[in-house]
Amino acid sequence: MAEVRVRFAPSPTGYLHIGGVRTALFNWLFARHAKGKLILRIEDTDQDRSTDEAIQAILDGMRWVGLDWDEGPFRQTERMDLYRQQALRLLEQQQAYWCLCTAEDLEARRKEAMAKGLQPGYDGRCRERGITVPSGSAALRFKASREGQIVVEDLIKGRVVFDNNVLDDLIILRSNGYPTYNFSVVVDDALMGITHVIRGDDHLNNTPRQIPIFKALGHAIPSFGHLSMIMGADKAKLSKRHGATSILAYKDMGYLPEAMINYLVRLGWSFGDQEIFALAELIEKFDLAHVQKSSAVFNPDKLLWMNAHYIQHGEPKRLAGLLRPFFGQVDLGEAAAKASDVWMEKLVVTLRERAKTLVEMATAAVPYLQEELTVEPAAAEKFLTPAIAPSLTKLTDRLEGVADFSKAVLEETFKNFLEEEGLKIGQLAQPVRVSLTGRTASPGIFEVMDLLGRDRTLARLRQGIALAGRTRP
RNA sequence: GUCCCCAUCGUCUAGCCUGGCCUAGGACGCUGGCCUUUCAAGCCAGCAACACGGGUUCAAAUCCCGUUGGGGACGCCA
Repeated sequence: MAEVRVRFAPSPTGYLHIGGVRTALFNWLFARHAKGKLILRIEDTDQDRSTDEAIQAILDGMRWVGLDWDEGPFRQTERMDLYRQQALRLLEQQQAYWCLCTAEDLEARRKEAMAKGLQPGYDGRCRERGITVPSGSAALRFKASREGQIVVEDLIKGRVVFDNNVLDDLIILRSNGYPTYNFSVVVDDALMGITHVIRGDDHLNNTPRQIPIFKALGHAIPSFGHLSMIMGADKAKLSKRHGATSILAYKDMGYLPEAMINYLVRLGWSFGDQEIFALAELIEKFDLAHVQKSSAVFNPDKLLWMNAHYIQHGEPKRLAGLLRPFFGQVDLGEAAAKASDVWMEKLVVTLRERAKTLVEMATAAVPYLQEELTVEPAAAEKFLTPAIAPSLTKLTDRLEGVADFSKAVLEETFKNFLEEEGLKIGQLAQPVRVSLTGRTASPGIFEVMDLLGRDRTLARLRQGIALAGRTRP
């Protein structure tokens, strides 16, 4: 069995979006599963719309989700001679011909045909003109067969049959000398030895136009697998209208790459009822046979749930590292920079059950990094009352005497204190919580004390007592 | 308009190929409960789908045909 070679071939006309990442992911998984190669090819033959920034965004996006490639990135604009050479070869073989029709003319004829309800394709006007040396600008068209049919045995969709009479003669070389998409893909897929073309559904109709070109070039035809599209909630193809679709935007929103991967792979592929997959497991289990034929709606809620799952189960050390850049967003970049890695891991462990994204986690971390605690007025109003001040004072004195400021000892001391005072935990926990965090909701108070450390815990409790003891209007 | 693809809970899906085990399973979300020092997390329960119509068959979510609906493509874009 020959080596499997697949490719991901984005065009750099915009950022790398969710749909593109999924296509890349399925190719990547297919290649890794088969121990084959993934080739990254940038299809930048559209001079007007391709940008270097977009190329960079694609590479950054791929790297962020951890999809690496074995060859490339190749840029089609660096392979122009190749396409021209191959195109001219087809001309020599009389499988292509010069066309003098202008773009404007073609556009007008297309509209006219559409209006009449006819097929809008090229009418073949120059097909038999036998133009050998074109004067001025001319495009080169592929001479397609008009009879018979093309059968595609699609790896995902199954057998798809196209009648050749619905196809027209497509341009392979523009009058500016650049190849068109349908030609450059074929040349590259052929020359790069691609064995499986796994791409979006929107290319299914291009397949019967590309197969004859493979044949004309004298090259073996690869297998094809067409992935269904990802839709927005309105069931239309996912686009900018559906919010942040750039993959890097999800990075900024505090999503974990593994959550993204796991979510995306389940959007169209399944392995029984399993939802959570480690990467190694995906490589082992992935196959095209279980890829859904129908399109899928992107569900942000499930992605969020998936992210929460990975935050909750991920390695604290790694999570802590990923979290650090987010403190800038909450104006605590400096404080965070001073915090040790060990402390940061502890922070992650205490906050992870309450944060669905790294952004949420950074926000939740504010009370623990703040030098001067911001206390929510409503929280103080409700729980830091004069009535509680004596108990709070006594508790603080007691805590002050604790030598080992660990969670277990703290908890034991606290419980003993409650018993002696005849208090219930509910009566004192909230005042302590508000003193310590300034909020009514937080992780368990002993975890908080542990995180804050002795000095800050005691200082904040004293501050809480002061707040509780002060007279109010 | 023409061609192509698709069709199971609101959403992602299992089941479909190889009909019976399906009074259709799981997940997200939603609702309720439990746990509980708050909030979460966790656990338990509940709501909720085979688009429609014909066939084939003893039997159809599963096979066939049609209808409807959705999507995609029809470019000197990719």
